Amino acid sequence: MSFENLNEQQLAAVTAPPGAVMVVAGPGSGKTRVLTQRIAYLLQEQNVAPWRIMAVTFTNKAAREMRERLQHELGEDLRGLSVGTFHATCARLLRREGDALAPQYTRDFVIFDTDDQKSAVKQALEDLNLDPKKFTEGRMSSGISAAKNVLITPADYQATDHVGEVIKRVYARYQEILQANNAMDFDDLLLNTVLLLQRNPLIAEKYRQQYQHVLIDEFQDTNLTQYNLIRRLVGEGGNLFIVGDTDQSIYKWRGADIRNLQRFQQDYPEATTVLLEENYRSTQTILDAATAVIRRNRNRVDKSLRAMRGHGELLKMEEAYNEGDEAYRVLNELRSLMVNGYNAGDVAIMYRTNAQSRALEEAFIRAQMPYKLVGGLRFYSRKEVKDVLAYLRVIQNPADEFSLYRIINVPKRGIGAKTWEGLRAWAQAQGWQPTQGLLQMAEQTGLAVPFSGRALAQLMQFAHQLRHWFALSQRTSTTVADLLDTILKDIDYKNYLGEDTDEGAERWENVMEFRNVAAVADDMPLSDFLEEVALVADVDSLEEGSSAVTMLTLHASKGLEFPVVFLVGLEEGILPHSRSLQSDDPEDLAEERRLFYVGLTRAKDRLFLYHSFQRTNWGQTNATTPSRFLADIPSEMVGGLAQAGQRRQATKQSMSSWSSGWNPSGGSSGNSRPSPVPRPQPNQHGNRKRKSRATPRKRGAPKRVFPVWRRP
DNA sequence: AATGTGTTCTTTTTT
DNA sequence: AGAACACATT
Repeated sequence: MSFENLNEQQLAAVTAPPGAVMVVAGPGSGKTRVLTQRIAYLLQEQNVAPWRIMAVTFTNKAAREMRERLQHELGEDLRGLSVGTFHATCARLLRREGDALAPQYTRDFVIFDTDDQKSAVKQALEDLNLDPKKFTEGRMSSGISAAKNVLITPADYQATDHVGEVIKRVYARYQEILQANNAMDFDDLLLNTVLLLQRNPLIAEKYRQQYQHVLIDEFQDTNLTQYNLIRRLVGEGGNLFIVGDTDQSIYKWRGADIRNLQRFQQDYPEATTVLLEENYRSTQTILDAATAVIRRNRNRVDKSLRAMRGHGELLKMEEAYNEGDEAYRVLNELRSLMVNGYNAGDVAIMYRTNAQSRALEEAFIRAQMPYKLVGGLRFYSRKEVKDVLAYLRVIQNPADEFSLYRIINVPKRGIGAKTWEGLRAWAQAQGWQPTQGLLQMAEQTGLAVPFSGRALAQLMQFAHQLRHWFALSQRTSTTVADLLDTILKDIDYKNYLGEDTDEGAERWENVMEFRNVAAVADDMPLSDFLEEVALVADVDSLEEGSSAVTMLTLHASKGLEFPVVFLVGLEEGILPHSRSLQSDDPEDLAEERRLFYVGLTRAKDRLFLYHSFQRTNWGQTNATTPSRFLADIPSEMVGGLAQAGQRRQATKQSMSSWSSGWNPSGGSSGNSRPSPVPRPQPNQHGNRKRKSRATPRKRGAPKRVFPVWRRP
C-alpha cells in the first residue's frame, strides 16, 4: 500500500509515532481514510499483528467498509482484527468471557431492544406498585439510561429528589428483571463490559496486553462509560488513536460527553495532535455557508475549512406553502436535476424528525418516484418480524419471558391473560421459568398442572412444539433458516397473517425477507445471528449505487455524503427542535446548530434548503417561522430566491393534476413568491381539504431500506 | 377470549 | 391524525 495520495496532514496522522494521537477532522477531510490507512500502516510498516488492533467505529456500515477496504488493499489475512461499534465490540467480548458473567448472566444472554426495554420498565413499575401515570416509562427509561452512561449502578445511584429516588428503585428492579431474563439492554453491553473488566483484573490485563493499538472514530460522541472502557483497554502508556470533531457532536442526549476530550488531554498530555482542514467533499460555497453557521456557536475552536474543489453552484433556499408543497417542490427540483444528469441515487433528503418523512413519502409514492427510507418504522420493529424473532429468541434463551409472552398466543391458541398468569405462577412455584415449565409438561406425562380442558390441550400442544424446536436447534446441522422454516410451518404463520389480504401478503413478504437475512447467515450460530439482528442500525443497510433517493434524519446522515442534499423543514420548533428551545441549557440549542452543520456538510455539489409557511403537527396546522439558522447563511451564497418565481411558473401546470397539494385558490397569483401572496389563514376552510388524502399511506412503503446483514 | 369503543399520548434524535 | 392502551361488551 502506498501513502502517496495523502496530504501532509493526513500523512502525519497516519504515520504518527506510537502513543496517543488525536486527529481533529473537519467534515469531508478524509478521516475515514486516515483511520483506515493508519491501520494499514500499523499492519504493514510497523508489523503489528491484526489481532493486536481494535478499531471502534460509529456504525456497523463504517466497520464493514473499513474492513473491506483493508482487505482489498492489503490482501492480507485480517483475522483477529477487531473492527466494530462499541456495542458490537462489547457484545463479542462479553460472550467470549461468558463464564465471568455468572451468576447473573450466561453467555447465551439476549439483547433487549427498545421495545423490550419498555416492557421491562413497565413490569418494574408494576412490581413496585408505582403509578405509571406519575412515573412514566419514558422518564424512567431515560433516567436509567443516563445513569448507565455515566457508569452508575443502582447501588451507586445518588438520588437528589423524589423522582430520582423513584428512578433508583425502578432501576434496581429493572436490572433484576433483565437478569432474570438473561437479557441486557444496549447500555448494559457497555456498562457490563466495564464492570467485568473492573471485577476481573486478570481478564482486563489479558485484553490490555492483546490490544496494543486502539483506534476510536467519532470520539466526540463517546460517553463516560465508553471512555472508562477505553482507559481500561489502553492504560497509561498505551497507543490510543482518536478521531473526532467537536462541531459534529450531536449525541449529547444519548450521554455523549464532550468533556471526554478534556479527559483525554489530561490523561495523555503528550499526545500528538493533527488537524485535518482540507476538505475534499464539498464546494467552497457549501463550506462557507456551513462555516458561517457553525461560527455562531460559543466555546469552540475555530477551524478554517479549505475546499479542494471550486466554488460550485449557489445554494438554493425556498419557502413552500406546507409540507405537501415542500415535498412537491423537492420532487420537481429532483426531476430537473435528473434531466441534468444527476442520478436519483446521488440525492438525499434530510429532516430533523422521522415523522417528517411522511409527507415526502406520500408525494413520492404518488409520483411513483422510488426512494429508500432510513429509519422510521424499523424493519425489526414490525410486528410480524418481531413475532418470528421472538420464537427464535425463546429458543436461544428460554429465560426470556418477554419473548415467550409475545408468542404464546400468536397465532391465537386460546391462551389468554388468565392462562398465562396461571402458567407463570405455577412455574414459579416449581422454581422454573415459564418456558422450562412448558418443557417439563411436554416431557413428564404425569405432571400435575393447574390447567384443564381447552387451556391444557393448547398449552400441551405448544409445549410439544417448543420441545421439538429446542431439539432441532441443538443439532449442529440445523441452520437458522432451517429452524425458522420449521417454526413457520408448525405454526402456520402464513395462514395466520392472512394470505388473501394485501396487508397479510405484505407482512408475509417481510417475514420472507427476514428469512433471507437468516439464509445469508447460513453457518452462523443462533446466538450470533440474534446479536447481529439486535445491533444493526438503520444506516447500516444503506447500499450505494442504487437509483433511488435516500430519505433520512440528520442524525442518521452523520458520516455520509451525497452529491445533492435537500434539507427540509427548516423552521423554528423543528430545527432547532422545540425541545431545545424549552430547555434551559444553551448547549441544547448549540447542538441543534451542529446538527444543521452536519446536514449542510453532507453535500458535495448542490444544497437545497426548504422551509414551509405552515405545518401540520399532531393534526394541528400552524403558521411557522423560518429557522434562525437560515439567517446565518450569508445571502451572497444563496441563489434560489431569484429563480423561484420562474421555476414555479414551469411547475404550475402539473400542479392541477396533483390532487392533494395545497389548493391553488388560496394563492391565485402563482407566479410570485409565496411570501407576498395573501396567505390563507391557518383555519380557513380551504385548508381542510387535506383531510382526504389522495393516497392513504400504505403500510410499509415498498422502498424501505432493508437491513440485510452481510458478513465481513 | 376475542372484538369493539373510547381515551390519551405522541415526536426529537439511536446503538 | 394516528397509535397504543384501558376498559367494556359479545
